[in-house]
This record gives sequence, C-alpha cells and structure tokens, in this order.
Amino acid sequence: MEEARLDKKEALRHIYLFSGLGDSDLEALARLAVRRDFPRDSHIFWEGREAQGFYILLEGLVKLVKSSPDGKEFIMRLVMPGETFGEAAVLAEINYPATAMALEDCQTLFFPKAGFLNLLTASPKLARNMLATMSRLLFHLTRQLEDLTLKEVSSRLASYLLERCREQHGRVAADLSVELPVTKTHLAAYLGTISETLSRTLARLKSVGAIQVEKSKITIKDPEVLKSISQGGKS
Amino acid sequence: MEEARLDKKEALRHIYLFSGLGDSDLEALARLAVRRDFPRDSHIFWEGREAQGFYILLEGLVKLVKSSPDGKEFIMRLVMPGETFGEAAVLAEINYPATAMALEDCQTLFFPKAGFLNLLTASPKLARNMLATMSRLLFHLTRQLEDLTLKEVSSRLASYLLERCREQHGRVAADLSVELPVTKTHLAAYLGTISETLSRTLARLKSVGAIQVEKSKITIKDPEVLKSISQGGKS
DNA sequence: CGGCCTGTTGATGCGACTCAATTCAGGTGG
DNA sequence: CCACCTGAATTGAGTCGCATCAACAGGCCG
Repeated sequence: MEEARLDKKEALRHIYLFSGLGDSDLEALARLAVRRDFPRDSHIFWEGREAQGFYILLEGLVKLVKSSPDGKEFIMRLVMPGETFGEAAVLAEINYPATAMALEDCQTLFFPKAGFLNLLTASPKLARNMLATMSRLLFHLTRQLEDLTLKEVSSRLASYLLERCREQHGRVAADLSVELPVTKTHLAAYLGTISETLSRTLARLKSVGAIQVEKSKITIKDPEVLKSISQGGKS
Repeated sequence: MEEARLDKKEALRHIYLFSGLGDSDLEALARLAVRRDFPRDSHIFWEGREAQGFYILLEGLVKLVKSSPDGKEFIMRLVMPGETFGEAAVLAEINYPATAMALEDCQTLFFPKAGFLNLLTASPKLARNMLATMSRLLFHLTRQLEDLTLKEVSSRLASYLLERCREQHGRVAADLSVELPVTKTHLAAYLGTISETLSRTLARLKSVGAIQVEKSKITIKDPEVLKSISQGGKS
C-alpha cells in the first residue's frame, strides 16, 4: 500500500497540472487518487451525467465525443497520456459536457470531486495550474470553433497536419512525417466531417503534391502549399 | 477619489465573479480596477495581441469575434453587462483568442494581469469563482461546437430561440416573446451563418407556424414544433 | 431628398453529406 | 496456409444545404 502510494506520488509529479507543487500537496493528491482502468471501447463517463470527479490519463487513448440522435458523432478532443479530462464539470455545478470513451486499453487516475475541491482551496499553486489548464482548453476550443465556421475541410485538414508536425518535430519542413494517432474515420470525426470526405481531401492534397500518404503516415512534401491551404486558400 | 473607489467596490459586489468575497478582497479589487469606456464600434482588444488583462462589462454590449482573411466573421460570444471577457488569456501565457468590439457605447472595468494574478493567489474564494466562470465558458463553447458540427441552421436557430426564451422568462411556452439583443445580421454571424440564410430560415419557421416575427421581437407560437426542430428534426 | 444600413427574396453554383459498391488489411479458425 | 470475416478505406453518382451574387424594399439620419 505504502509503495503504491509513493509510486502514485512520483507519477503525479510529472503531470502538467501538478507541476511545481510541494510534497505535501502531492501526497494529499496521491491519497485522493483512485486507480481506474478501462478496456478498449468501454465508456468512462457519459455526456449529461452528473460529474463525480475528473481523470488523468496515464496510458492509452481517450476520445471525448458529442453525438447526435441520428448517430453522427463529433470528436471534441483526443486525450493523450499525461492530460486530464472531465475537469470542467468538477468546478461548476454542471454535468459532463461530453462522453468519454477509451479507444485503447487505458490506465487512469480518478480524482473525486469533493476531495479535490478541498485541495484546491488549500493550494493556491494547484488552483493556478488548474486555471492555466482550463485556459488552454478554452483556447483550443475557440480554435476549433473558428476552423469549423470559417474554414472548409481541406483547410482544417491542412491546419491539423501542420499542427501535428510542429508538435511531433518542433518545426515544419519538407519530408517530415506525421503519424496519425487514430484511424482516418476518427480523424474525420475530429475534423467535423466524415471518412469519405476526408479520403477525397487527402487524395486532393496528394495530387497537388502537398503531401504523401502511406497507411497512417503522412509526409509533408510542400509546407508552403499546405500553409496556404490551411489559411483558406482554395485547394 | 475615495467616493469613486467606494462606488467601484459596491459595483463589484454584484458581479458574479466576485460574489461571496470578503471586504478586503473587494477593496483590493477596487483599487486594482481601472475604468475604461469605449464608444460604439470601437475595438477593445485584438485577436493575437498579448493579453494585458481582462474586462468586466458594466454597461453596453460587446461582441467577441473571429474573422477570416477574406472578411467573414464569426461571433464567438455576446457579452452582456455583469459578465467578464478576456479572462482566458490572463491565466495561461496565451494571447487574446478573439477580437473584442463594442456594439454599443460601453463602460468597463479593466483588471491588469499582474495585479490580478496576485489577488488570485491571495484569495482562494476568488480562484474558485474564476474556475467556475471558466468552466461555464467551456461548457458554452462545447455546446456551440456541438451545434455547429451536428446541427443545421434551422436547428441552431430553434435552439437559440428556446434558450433565450428560457433565459428571459424562465420557461418556454406558447406566446412568449424573445427580444433579439442584436441585429439579425449579427445573430446570423453568431449562429455561424449569414443574414440571407437566417432570413430564409426565420421565414420557414414562420410558415410552419412555429414562430411569429415582428421587427426584432420573435414570438414563440408552437414550442413543441420548435423543440423538435432544435433536436435535428427536419423543418 | 439622397445616402446608408438592415433586411428580404430570387437565381445559381459549390462543397460536402448520403448511399452504394468495391477493395484492402488484419485477425480468426479450420 | 488458406478461406473467411469484419472493419477501414476508397471511389463514384446523386442530392441537399447553404453560401454567393444580385436586385430591391424599408427605415433612419444628415
């Protein structure tokens, strides 16, 4: 038991949300955290349900989705290891705004609402980190909103590829490759479209020499063209 | 000067973000706040600029917009008196995510970033309020994202009307009227469309007997039909 | 009166979703 | 090892929603 808690504490140290916290805070968080694992394709929480707490993803891949009555679904966010999800619902009296589902086998830490709120009032640093985290989320959502309303699919795809490239290599240049973290069908749902359209759009980008596609690895051949398309230039 | 500060302090008491704060916190906030007024059609801040601080709208109407190179614009949010805007950029090291513009003559209070961050660490209650505010913003944005990706214009319009009705009357029923806070062109930009399409959609809702339109006052005639349309039922 | 802005209505075209058929890859079991 | 099945990806044809372009009516104000 002691060992397990120490492990948890060390793991927490490397989570962005908890960076810079003192030992006593980390210890309290470790005591609070509950290990919860989810098999592939299982649901972690449902949109509209009362929030019990939030999660940190240790290992695996999670999608946060909105779905419409007639079966279509939109992926709000893909959660990668080290990131948190379900935070928003903990802090206001609101329900989970989306459904969370494990796309791979997942290991998470769960933080119950009440206990976490206590820690939050006790630790100004934690509160600051939380505010920063939520600000970045907000920023991300505004970007998505902008893209969906003002840009067409080819622009959104180009933006996505450039962003991923920057994230994976720190820069954008010719012949750098981007590995898609999910299937193309999922990517389509993330970009607010459907797999058929994504397929056609990828083919179009390939035909103008902007990219090269093999399986789920996409290689950027012409960054300039891609940038121009991402800014709304017609493809 | 003393009088002015006392006035400011009293005004702050009724802002949601500051509710439940102690006198000393309010006083510090009042000392920090700077009165800034903006004439109609003037810009308050620009997307992409470094955030200096955030604002509380005391009087007037503000739109937060994203605009594309080719002139189209999308209204992220309409800010009403008592609400804050520009908060997100203060807490993470990010720039303003949208442009703020006064749609009417506006009176605001401005809170410089550095000073506010100090207060934030000193007052757990303020931090909690801030987190709750941002959570609600996040919730609102996720709803917008959902609507834009999964619903068509008629559904979005119906949702908007129902929401406004609930907000203005506390309930939804036949013969309740909704007063649009902005021009129809602005509403169109808020719903992610253009004025022509909005005009046609309103006409269609009117022709099926769901609503009645006079100037900027819209009366709900058939709540059931409206609800059905808002959930994606074809109009 | 003559601009100017808002709103409405019509005709047209484009982007993207739908439906359907086919191919392909991965995994399973005989 | 091959036959089989399932889900993913691709491609084509048809349709629809909505943006675009254009013309015009009404209200407001200098």
